[in-house]
Order: sequence, then C-alpha cells, then structure tokens
Amino acid sequence: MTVARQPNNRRSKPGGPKTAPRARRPRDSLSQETILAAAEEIALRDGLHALTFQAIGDALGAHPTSLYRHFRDKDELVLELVDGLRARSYGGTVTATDDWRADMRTISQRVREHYVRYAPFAQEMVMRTTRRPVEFANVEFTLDALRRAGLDDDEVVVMQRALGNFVRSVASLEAATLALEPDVRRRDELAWQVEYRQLDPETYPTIAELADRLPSLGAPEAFDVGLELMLDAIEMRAARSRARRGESVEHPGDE
Amino acid sequence: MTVARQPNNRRSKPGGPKTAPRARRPRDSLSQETILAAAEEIALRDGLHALTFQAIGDALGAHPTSLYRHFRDKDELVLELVDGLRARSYGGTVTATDDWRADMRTISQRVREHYVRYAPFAQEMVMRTTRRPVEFANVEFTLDALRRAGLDDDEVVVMQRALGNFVRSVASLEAATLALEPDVRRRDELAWQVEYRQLDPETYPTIAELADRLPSLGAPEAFDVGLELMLDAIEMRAARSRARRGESVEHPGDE
DNA sequence: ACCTGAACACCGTTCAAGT
DNA sequence: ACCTGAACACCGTTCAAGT
Repeated sequence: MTVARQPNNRRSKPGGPKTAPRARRPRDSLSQETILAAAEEIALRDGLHALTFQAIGDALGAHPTSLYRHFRDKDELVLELVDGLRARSYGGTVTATDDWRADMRTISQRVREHYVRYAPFAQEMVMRTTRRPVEFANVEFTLDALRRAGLDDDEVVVMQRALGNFVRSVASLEAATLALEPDVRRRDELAWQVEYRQLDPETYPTIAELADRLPSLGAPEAFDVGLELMLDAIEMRAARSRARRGESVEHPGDE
Repeated sequence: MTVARQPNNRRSKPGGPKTAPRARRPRDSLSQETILAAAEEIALRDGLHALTFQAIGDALGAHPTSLYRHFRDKDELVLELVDGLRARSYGGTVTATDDWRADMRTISQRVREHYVRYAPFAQEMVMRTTRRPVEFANVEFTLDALRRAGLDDDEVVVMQRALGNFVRSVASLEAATLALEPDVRRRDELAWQVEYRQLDPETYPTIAELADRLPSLGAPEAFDVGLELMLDAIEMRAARSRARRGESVEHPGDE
C-alpha cells in the first residue's frame, strides 16, 4: 500500500511543455504473446503491484490504452498470464510409475516449484480453477495414483480434494512469504528467532523450552513434512480399505 | 479489477457548482476504534476492494484525509484491523483436555472459523505474523498438545509448523473462494459439476469414471479430511517415538 | 484495423490552511 | 491539536481522433 513516489516523467502533462509525440508503433506489432511476455517480466522482476498497463506500455514502447485491443481488461490479462505460466511450467505430463507415493511426491513438488517460481501470482493461482488441459491432466493423474494406492472410489475423490488443496495452499503460502516486501519478510522471520525466545517462561513454558528450534512461517520443511504426513495417513487408510475388500495387505504404515 | 462505474457525487468537483462545505466533525470524535469499526463493516459488507479512505470517511462523515492522523498509512490500518479481529475472535484461551487430538481439532476449527468469518482478510492474515498474545497462546497450546501426543521435541517443532501451515493455508483457501466475486465463484464451482463430466473418457478415463463425485475447490470437507489425515499420521509417528523411548504404546493408529 | 491522446472516475498520500 | 481542502502522482478504463 505504501507506494514509493516517483517523479512524473509522463509525456504531455496537462499544462507542461509540449514534448514530441511518441514514436508510433508499427501496425500489428502488438499481440497477446508479446504483451504477456512483457507483463511476465515486469511482474517477476518488480512484483504484481508493479504490473500496470502503463508499465507494460513503457516496456513495449506502446501506449497503455493500446492493450485494450488485445485484452478486455486487466483481470483477463492476469488470468491469461497465469494460465500460460501453468501450461509452460508443468506442461510435460508426468508418467506414472508403479509407486503411487513417488508419483504423488513428483506431481506435488512440481506444483510447489511452480508456485515458488511464480511467487507473485501465487495468491491469484491458488483459488482459481483454470479448466485447461494441464489442470485436467493433474486431476487425472492424482485420481489414478490414489486408486493405485488402494483407496475405495469414495475415498479417492475426497482425498484428491484434500491432498490437492493441501498442496496448492501450502505451496501458495510458502510462495506468498517469498513475495513479501523484503523488509516485512525479514522482520517476520526475525520474530521467530528473536521475539519468541524472549517470551515469559511462566505464561509460555513450552515455547520457552523449544524457542531455539521454532521454524519461521515460510520454512520449506513445512511442505515436505506435511506432504509425508498426508501420504502416510492415506497409505494407512488404503491398507484398511484393501483389507476390507479382502485384498492382501503388505506392511501397512511401514516405509 | 473490473470496477463498476459510479456517478461522481464527490463534493467540490474541480469546476462544478460550489456546494456547502462539509459539516465539520466535532473535535476528538475520531479514534482508532471508531475508524476500525467502520472499516470492518465496509470490508465485511462490500469486500476488501471497497475498503478505501474515501469510503471510511463517508461512513463516518469525516474527511478521508483525517484518517492519517490516526494511522500512518493504509497498510497499518489493515494490519491493525486484522489483529483486532483475531484478538476478538479466538481471544478466549482454549483449555487443554486429556485428549490431544480433540484439543488440536478444537483449536484448528477455531482458526478455520475465524478465516471463514473474516473471509475478505484471509489472504492478508495467512502470511503475516502478528506477534501478539493470541498468536503466542496458539503456538504454546499446539506445542504442548503435540508433546502430549508423544512426539520427541525435535518432531514437535516441525510438526507444529507443518500442521499450523496446513490449518491456516487451507482455511485461507476455503475463505478466499467464499470471498470470490459471486459469479466467478459460481462459474468455478460449476466447472467441477459440469465441465469435468464432459471430458473425453479416452484421455481422462479416471475423471470420466469419478466425475459425478468430484467436490469443488472450496469444498469444506477438504479441511476436515485433511486435518484428520494429519492427526492420524502424527499419532502414528508419536507411537513410534514412544516405542523408541521405551514407553508403553496404546493402540497406535486406532480411533 | 490498429494505435494514440485526452479525458474521466477513481485511488493513496502530502501539506498548507482553517477552527 | 484535530479536521478540512486542495493538490499530486498515480491507477484502470472509455472514446474520439489520427494513420
């Protein structure tokens, strides 16, 4: 919200000295692709708040309003951008192995890497369904893996949602902390290393004992540990479902 | 991003007809509390995007810029608001029982209800450490519960982070989908009920089979199921840790 | 048809002026 | 000291005008 002030070097300011009209861009030199490429670079370099039509226009040497010929509004531009990133990032379909846990790890880490890589868009990505091939492929892959784990179909659909939401939202949280203003982020991280150690041991006895080891909010272990917990629990349920169906069970809960 | 246009009924527009000066607010009638109360009402009624100094000023019959005497900038106002909500929502400390799982459920659902209730702030809340008593109390409570579960201290700190991040981020996702523009939300939910059923069974065989039962993105089961999975897995690990320490184990993995 | 320029209705924020 | 008014530097967006 606190925006750094910049000198106004916009051309043709209301009463200012007349400057030469901007160089005219050649016809048809603008397209969705060129615009999206410029937009991506700006957002990844300077953050989502810096992604304005003005900035994109400047980067392309084009008038800000010329973008309206290629996108209905900014929302459409951002959604299109997000979708393009997704297609590129984990477009190559993951092929299933005979180990469903390994498969779930692979696809989950892929989603996570994508969020971290495109951190400025994490919040935008996490809650929108894109309904594109990449999303379909991910859902298909996960449903199949959970079936191979041995879950009943009833369990499969609900576990897919539970696991999928876990992966996307925890990845998004990790990414969002990365995209935080550097000084805010440093202050927040410091809190877990400093402030928590100085709390009164009377009121917070357990914190006082463990303060030296508390990981900060964006700590990457949170994802890996959480994922393994989920997979452990799913494996356990799958073993029960298998047993219920009268199938042979091989070492439930062991690794 | 697509903002509805409204007629300009701002007073004293640049060249417009002179209107009577605004009624002057009595001295000291403004305070952090009155401002925050008005801000909360606006955000909860019309969403975060509608929370502007202009809107708060209108609600209070005060000049927008008068708020700057009480808050450094908008960021500070929002953070203060978020912190106040938190203190009020689950300020009453949860008291531990002899059942760590029940305790973890209680505190997790409390956090979740808070996110859903204050959905417009979910994204803002999820990634910021507030370093206030309520947060400290939650951490203390969770660390203690995980210890009582039987985890080693090394495990306790990392599980606290994994579980805490799970709860906050999945709750935030649920809340964020609730706070989505109604028509966007409806379209997204519909996708899971309609579009997924129409996919080609050749390329997406598992989806085709299970499409009737796929829950949508913001489905509330995702939280409950995920939480039970996490608790199951933690219970299993705790049993192992107990055994490693030579303590008696009582039915690990059963409910 | 595609791009530009001017204009409009907003934002957050600063600062001098009123009471 | 606290509130108001005017102004500044931005936003997204529309629309008539240029080429």
